[in-house]
Amino acid sequence: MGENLVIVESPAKAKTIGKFLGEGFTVKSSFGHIRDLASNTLSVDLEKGYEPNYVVSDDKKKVVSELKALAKKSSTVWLASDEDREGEAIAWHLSEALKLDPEKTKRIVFHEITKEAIDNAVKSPRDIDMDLVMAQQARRVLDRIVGFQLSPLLWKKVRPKLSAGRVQSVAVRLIVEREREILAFIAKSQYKIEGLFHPEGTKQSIKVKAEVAERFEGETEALSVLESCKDAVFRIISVEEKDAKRSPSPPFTTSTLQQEASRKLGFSLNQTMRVAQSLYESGFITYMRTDSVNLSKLALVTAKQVISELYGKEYSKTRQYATKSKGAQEAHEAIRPTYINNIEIDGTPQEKRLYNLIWKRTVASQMADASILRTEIEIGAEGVAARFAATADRVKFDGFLKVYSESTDDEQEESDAPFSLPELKAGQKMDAVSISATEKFTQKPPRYSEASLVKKLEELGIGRPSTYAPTISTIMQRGYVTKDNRPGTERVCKIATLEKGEITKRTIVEKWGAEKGRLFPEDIGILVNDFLVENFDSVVNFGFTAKVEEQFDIVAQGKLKWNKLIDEFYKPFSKRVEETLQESRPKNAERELGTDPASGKRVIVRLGRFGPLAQIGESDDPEKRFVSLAKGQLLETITLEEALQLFALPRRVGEIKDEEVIASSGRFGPYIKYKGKFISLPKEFSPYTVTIEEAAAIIEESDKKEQQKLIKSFEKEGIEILNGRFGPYIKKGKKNYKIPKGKDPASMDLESILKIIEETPEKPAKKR
DNA sequence: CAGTGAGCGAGCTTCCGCTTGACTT
Repeated sequence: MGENLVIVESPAKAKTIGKFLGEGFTVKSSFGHIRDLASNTLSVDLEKGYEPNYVVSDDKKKVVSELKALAKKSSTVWLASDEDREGEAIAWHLSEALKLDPEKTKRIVFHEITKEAIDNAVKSPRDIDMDLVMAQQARRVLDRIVGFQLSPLLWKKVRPKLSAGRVQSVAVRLIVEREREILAFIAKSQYKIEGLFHPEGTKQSIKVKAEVAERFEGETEALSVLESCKDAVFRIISVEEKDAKRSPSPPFTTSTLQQEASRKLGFSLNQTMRVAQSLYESGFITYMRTDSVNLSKLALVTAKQVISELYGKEYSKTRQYATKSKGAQEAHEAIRPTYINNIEIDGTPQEKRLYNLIWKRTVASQMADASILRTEIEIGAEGVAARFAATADRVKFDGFLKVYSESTDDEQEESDAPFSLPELKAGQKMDAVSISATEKFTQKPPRYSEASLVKKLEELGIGRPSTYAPTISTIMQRGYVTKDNRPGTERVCKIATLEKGEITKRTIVEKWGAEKGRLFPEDIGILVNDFLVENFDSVVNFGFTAKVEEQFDIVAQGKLKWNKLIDEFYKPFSKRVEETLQESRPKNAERELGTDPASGKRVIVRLGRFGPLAQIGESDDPEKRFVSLAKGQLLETITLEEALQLFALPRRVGEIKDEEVIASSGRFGPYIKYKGKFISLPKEFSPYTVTIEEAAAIIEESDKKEQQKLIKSFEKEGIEILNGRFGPYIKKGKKNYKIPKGKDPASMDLESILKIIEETPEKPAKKR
C-alpha cells in the first residue's frame, strides 16, 4: 500500500503513470465523472439559487467506495484529472465525495505522460480552482435546465420520449435546414467547352486536353462558340511555369480522425471510436478524445528520427501546430502513435487500418512541404473569343505526399488527376482534333454525413470530442434523422462535338445524385425542429453555445457568479416555456394534397401515432382509408399522385394453385405473400408492377432456399438444425442455440443436442 | 415481423460530458 494515492480519469493512463511513479505511489482511476445531477428529476433548485443536487451515479458507487478506502490510508491524495473545465470539476467532486482532508490533498496536472512531466507536476501542486469548477457547474446546470424543460414540452405538445438539448437540437436543425436548401435548389444547365489538341510537329499520339474556363448559359451560345472554332487556327498563346507548394495537415484530433476514417476507410463514427479505444487500451495510440493538434517534444524527436531513417533527412521538418477550433480545451495531445517507430501493429484488420491512418497522418505532419511545378498553357485562335486552358502539375519534390494526402468531401465529377504536358512553346500551332460542348448541371448542396456533421458542429464550437459520436447516435435513435443511401437518378445531357469541320449533336444519359451513408431528416425531426425554432430560436440558434461559452469563461476568471449567469438565462427562458405551454399545439396540422379522383374525397397527409400517413376521407368518415408513407417520402414534399399510388397496396397479383398472391410493402420493405408466408421482394421488382409469373419464380426460389436451410430435424422433440446467416444452429421452439466449434451439425445425435440446450445459459434481461 | 391511425389514466420518458464495461446472436 502506497503512502500516496494518485487519481486520474482513465484506467489506461493510471497504468502507464503507475510505472513511472513506482514505489510509494498507488495510481487509480475515477473512470471519468463520479458524481452528477440526479438523473430522474431536474435536480436543480430553482427557488434556491439553482443549487444542484449531486449524487454518486449507480455505476460509480463501487469506484467511489474503493477510492475512499484508499484515500483514508494515504498520507497524500494527488488529484490528477485533466486540466480543463470538466477535469477540474472531477477533482472537486472527488474531494467532496471522498471527503478528502484539504491538508492532505493536492491538485496536479500534466500535459504529457512522461516521467519528467509527471515528476515536475508532483513538484508543483496547486489548489483546486473553484472558479473553473463553478464554470463547469454553470455548464452542467444550463444543459440540464434546457434539456429537462424542453423535452417535457415536446412530450406534451408532440409525442412522448422525444428530446431536445443545446447540442442535439442544433445538429437536427442543421440537417433539416440543409434538406430545405436541397428542396429549394433548382439545377441550372450550363455548357462546358473542352478541346482536344494536337501540337504540330509532335508524334501523332500526343494530345492536349484543354478547357474553356467560363460556362455558357444556353445551347445556342455554346453552339456559336463551336461554330466560331470551325475554321480557326489555334496556337499556344502562353506557357507559364509556377512554383507551388503544399503543406501537410496537422495531426489528428477526434473530429478529423472521424472524418478521415469515414472518407478513407468507410468507418462510421461509432466504429472509429470503438477501434480507437481498443488501440488506446493496447497502448498503441495516445488518447482518442481530444481537440488538440499538439505533439509532445518526445513525439517530435521520434518523428524526426523515423522520417530520416525511412525517407532521408530532407523529408523531415519539425512543425508545431496551433489549434484553430474555437472553444478547444487542449487537455490532451493530438491523436498519435505512442511509439512512432512502430510502423505496424498486431491486431484486427480494422485496428491495423486505423493505426496505419494515424501513423501516416502523424508522420506526414512532421514532413517537408511538397514542391510542385505547375505549368499553365493557354490556347486561342483569331476569331474565337473563348480561350482554352490546361494545367499540369509536376511534383518536383514529394515531401509529405510520400506518406499521406488528405481526402475531401466533394465528390468530383471527373477525376482531375494530374496529367503531363509535352514540351510546348508560345506561338506553336495546335490542331483542334475535336471540340465539344457538354451540358452540365449545377450541383445541389450535399447532405451531411455523420463525419461532415461533426465537422460542422466543431466549427460552430458545439459539442465536445467525447460527445460527437453519441450525439449523432441520439438524434438517430429519437427518429429525427436516418442514415440512408439513395440510388440517384438519370438525366439526359446534350453534347455537341466539332470534329473535322462538322458539328454533330447527340445526348448522353448521366447518373447523378447517388448518395451513400447520408443523414436525412424524418418528419418527426422536421416537426420538432420547426417547433423549437419557432419558440426557442435563442437556444437552438447556431451562436447560442458560443455566446454562453464566453460567459462560462468569465465565470472561470472569477468575474461572474455562476448562478447569476444561470439566472440571466433562466428568467426569459422559463417565461418562454410557460407561454409555449399555454399556446396551442405545434403546427402538426394535416397537409391537403387534393381529391381522390375515384371517390371524390379529400386526400391529406399527417403525422399519426405510428408515423407519417396518408388518409382518404375525413376522420369521421367510417369508410376513410389510411396508409403509411414509404421510406424517403416526406409530408412536406409528397405529391397527390405519390400518395394515391400508396393506396394501391396491398395488391392482388394473381393466383398460383388456387392460392392468392399478394404484393405489398411492410416495415422491412416490399414483399409478396403466398400461403401465409412472407417473401421479401428482390430489388429489381416493385410491388406495384410485379407479375404473377415473376412472383411464381420468386416463390420457387425461396422454397429452394428454405429446403437448403434445414439440415436435420427431430420432429418429436420439436428440434431443428438449421443453416442461418451465421452458419448452422439449433432451434427449439422460439429459442436458438449455438453449435460449438468443430462439431459437424449434420451428424450430431439427439443426446449431444439436448446437452447443448441444457448447458446454454438463460439470456439475461436486456440492459439499456 | 409484414398493420396500426383510440380511449382511460398511471407512470415514465429527457440534457451534456467525463470514463469503460459485459453481454451473445
